[in-house]
Order: sequence, then C-alpha cells, then structure tokens
Amino acid sequence: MPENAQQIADDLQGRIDSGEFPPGARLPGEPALVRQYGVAKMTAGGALKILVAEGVAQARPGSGTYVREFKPLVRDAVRRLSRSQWASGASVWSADVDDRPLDVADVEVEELAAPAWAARALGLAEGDAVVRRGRRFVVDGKPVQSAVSYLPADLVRGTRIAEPDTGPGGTYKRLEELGSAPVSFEEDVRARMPSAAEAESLAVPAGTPVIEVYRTAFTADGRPVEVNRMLLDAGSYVMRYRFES
Amino acid sequence: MPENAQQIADDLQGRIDSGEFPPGARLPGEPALVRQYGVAKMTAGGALKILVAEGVAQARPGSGTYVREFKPLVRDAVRRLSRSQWASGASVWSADVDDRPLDVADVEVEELAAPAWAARALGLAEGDAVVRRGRRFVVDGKPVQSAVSYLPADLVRGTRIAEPDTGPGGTYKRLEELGSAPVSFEEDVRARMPSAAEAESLAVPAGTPVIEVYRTAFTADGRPVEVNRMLLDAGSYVMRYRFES
DNA sequence: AAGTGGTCTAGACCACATT
DNA sequence: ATGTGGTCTAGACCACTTT
Repeated sequence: MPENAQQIADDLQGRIDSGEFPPGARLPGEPALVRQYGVAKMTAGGALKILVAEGVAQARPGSGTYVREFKPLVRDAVRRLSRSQWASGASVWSADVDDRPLDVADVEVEELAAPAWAARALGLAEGDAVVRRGRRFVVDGKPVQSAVSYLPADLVRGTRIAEPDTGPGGTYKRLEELGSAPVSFEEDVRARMPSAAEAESLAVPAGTPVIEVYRTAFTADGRPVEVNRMLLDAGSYVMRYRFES
Repeated sequence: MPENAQQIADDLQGRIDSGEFPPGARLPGEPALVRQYGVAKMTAGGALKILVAEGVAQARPGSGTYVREFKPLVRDAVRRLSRSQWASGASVWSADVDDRPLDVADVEVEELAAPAWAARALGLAEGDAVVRRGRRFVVDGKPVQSAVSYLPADLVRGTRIAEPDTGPGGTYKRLEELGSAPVSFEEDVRARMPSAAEAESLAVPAGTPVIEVYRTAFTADGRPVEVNRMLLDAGSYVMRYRFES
C-alpha cells in the first residue's frame, strides 16, 4: 500500500499507463486520495504535484488535475530539401501531429551593444553595435515561441532590416540584396526548465521544459551575418533535422 | 519584503544573477532563510525547491543547496561536413565547453515484435520482427545517454548486427556490407521531464529535462533500415546541426 | 554533535471553477 | 454552496554530511 507522495504518484502513473486514465481524464482529487491512501492533504497534493512536475498531468485549480497529451508542431529546419527521397518511412509520432498556422506578434527592433554570446557568434568584439530584432509567435492564440536575432549594425544600419517591417521576403531576402545572402546554418539546441518569467511569457504549464535554439547564419564565404536565439515551448514542438552521409 | 516561497526564490535568483552567489556557491540554508525572511521552515525549503526545479540550483542533503553551472558536451550530428566553411564564428557557448571521451556500457541485443512507433518509422506492420540493440553511454562515470535502436529482423538476422559486438566499424559498416548502407538521416528532437525511472537511470538532478531523439537512417533508395531512440541528459548536452540553403 | 535538506501531519485560509 | 488545487504555519522525525 503506497504511503508517501512518490509511491502514490507511481501508483497513479501505473493506472494512467494501464489506460484507466486516458489523456484528458480527470485524476482523483486530493480529498479522494486522502481517503484512498490514508495520508494528509499535503501529501496527497504532493503526489499530484509530482505528476504535474513530470509533465504527465496538468492542474486546473478549482476543477481538478487532468492527464496531459502530446500533440506537437513539427519544426522542420531543413524544409528546402526535396521531400521525395525521405518519403518511405512515416513519422514516429502518431498520426494527429498538427500543422496549424503560425502568427507573428510583438515585433521589436533596436540598435544596441552586442551581448557576449551574440558577439562571440558573430565574430565581433563584445559591445560592438548590433541590430536586435525581437518577435513572438502565436498559435491558436497561445504563444509558442519567442525569437531574438542579432545582426552586425555596420551591415544592416539604414536598411529595412533595421525597421519593424522588413518587406517581402523578410530579413534573408534583404541580406541577399546587400550581397550577404545566408546560405549555410548552424543550430545549437539545448533544453532546460524555464524561469518563472519565461514560463509566463510562453504560457507553458508547470513540468514543461523549454527548447533553446541558437541559429547562426553564414554567407557563402563563411561570414556570420545573423545569430538568432529562439525559445520554444517543448510541449508544443518537435524539431526535425535531415542530413546526409 | 518577500513573504512567500516564490518571492524568496525570485529574490535569491536576483542575488545569483548579481554575482553574489556564483556557480558552485552555497545558498543560504533553510534556517538562515527562516531567520532572514520570517517564514516557516517548509516555506523556506519551498523557495530552495523552486530554484532546484528550475535547474538553477542543486540540493545536496546534509550539506546545502548549491548554484549549478552548465558545461555541456556538444553532440555534432553532421560531423562529416568539412569544418572549414563554418569556422569563422565561434560557438555561443562559453569557452570551456567540454570534449570528454564517451564510454559504452550495458549492451543488450534481442529479437522481438516491433513496438508501434518503431514499426511506423521502419515502414513495417506493428508486431513485425525487429532486432533491438540497447546501450548506455557514460562520461566520467556518470551516465549521460541511453540509446535503443531497432532494425528489421529480416534484414539483420544472423549477422553480427544481431550480436552484442558488431565488430570494427559498427552497425553501419555491417549494413553497408549487406547492401543497405545508410546515407541519409532524419532526427526528431523533443524535450520533456524524465519519469522517476528515467531520472534514476540517467542520474539527472531534479529540474533537469531529458532530450529525446528519434533518428531514422535511410539507404540511398530511401528505404529506412534503422530507427534509434536516444535519451540524453539535457544538463550535459547541446545538439548541433548544420545545413545549407 | 550539530547542521543540512526531505518529508510528513494536522489544521487553516485563499481564489477559483463548477453546480 | 460546494469542491478544487495552492499555499502557509508549527512542529516533528529521518538520513545524511560535516566538523
């Protein structure tokens, strides 16, 4: 008989895995667990909190604690390669992976001194002038991604890249017109738990990590022209990469 | 004056950011927080627990709670492309990113019925026979990655791929000898919190997500020959991808 | 021996959702 | 009005590390 929060959480996890509580189902509440397992309310709450912290369940105050499901957006970083040669195997994800439209919001542009990591990626000295472009992406009214990119101010000052609306084709098309077309990319991907502020800005439920992507864009002669730091809700995204050899 | 666990955690976070507590430093203990902020021991402990859950700090029972640092291994998925054309920009990570050697441990091989996701990725019917190869990777005695790969049993049964030691060049060299050389790859990357069992097997501290990678390997004619599910400690790894166009 | 984090009880109050 | 999760107090015991 489970007697502490972890054991009760394990027990509930087993009942979830067995199908007793399918995705979306409401788990037994704190009073029910107090009765069933004979523990204090804080302990029962602790068991539910473990499942929430693992991303298995989501608490809805005033209503209950519910089993979560994972229906990711697939972010295909190498979208340009022809799909035909990869077509034979289906995705590992179950069929109902979404392809909902992304909306852009809150575009911010400013010129400032480069932070250390951006200077490093762009091959500049710390404090050199850069143009910073910030934006957020929204799906179904829910923010799922925020992005900040830095470009050398010497390169883009006075162009449309330094304005909120970069015009048709976006930043990369403008860079091409400047003779600095980005042709190769490097992405560094890590995952971590969000700070309280980040969790709020992405509206991620507790127990959801964020994915942090640093993408550096290079010209044909290997010059870095942009570094882009993206923060994604790991509960909403799967990152897809393809490569050869 | 901070009065609840979240506010105390925010206050401590600010003192960490200000440099008062650098990486590795010991944070004020529960009794100290009880004195300083005038709250109960459980509330003080709750504040430290918030920082631990965010991956900012790590508790060492009997000793104290310490500020964590991030020194990742870089996993370069596209190692084969020439480095020269990417060389200009340095990494966004601070200089002391590690390149320690990986050790392999606990190799397991068996033949069984394909689980649903592996069958989907390999273009098989659910329950078709596959060979499963499991292994774990250790760095400095600490497990940082576990991997399970599945291959169609019809293809590899009776070969060294179905044995623990695959011989020089490994699985991919053997596949090449079978006329099924993998030449293109697709990786799906997601992040989530580990289950209690996964946290133990990877020895990840609380507040550390795991990165789950599904890599499918294709032959030149687009036939999937292997799907590999990797589980990585997100506190130990950065994933690096490069691509063109 | 003293100090640390970890966890539990029992009771309380709150804001909120549902009925 | 009732039930829900969220959080706090005050006190207790435990296993562990450090001195």
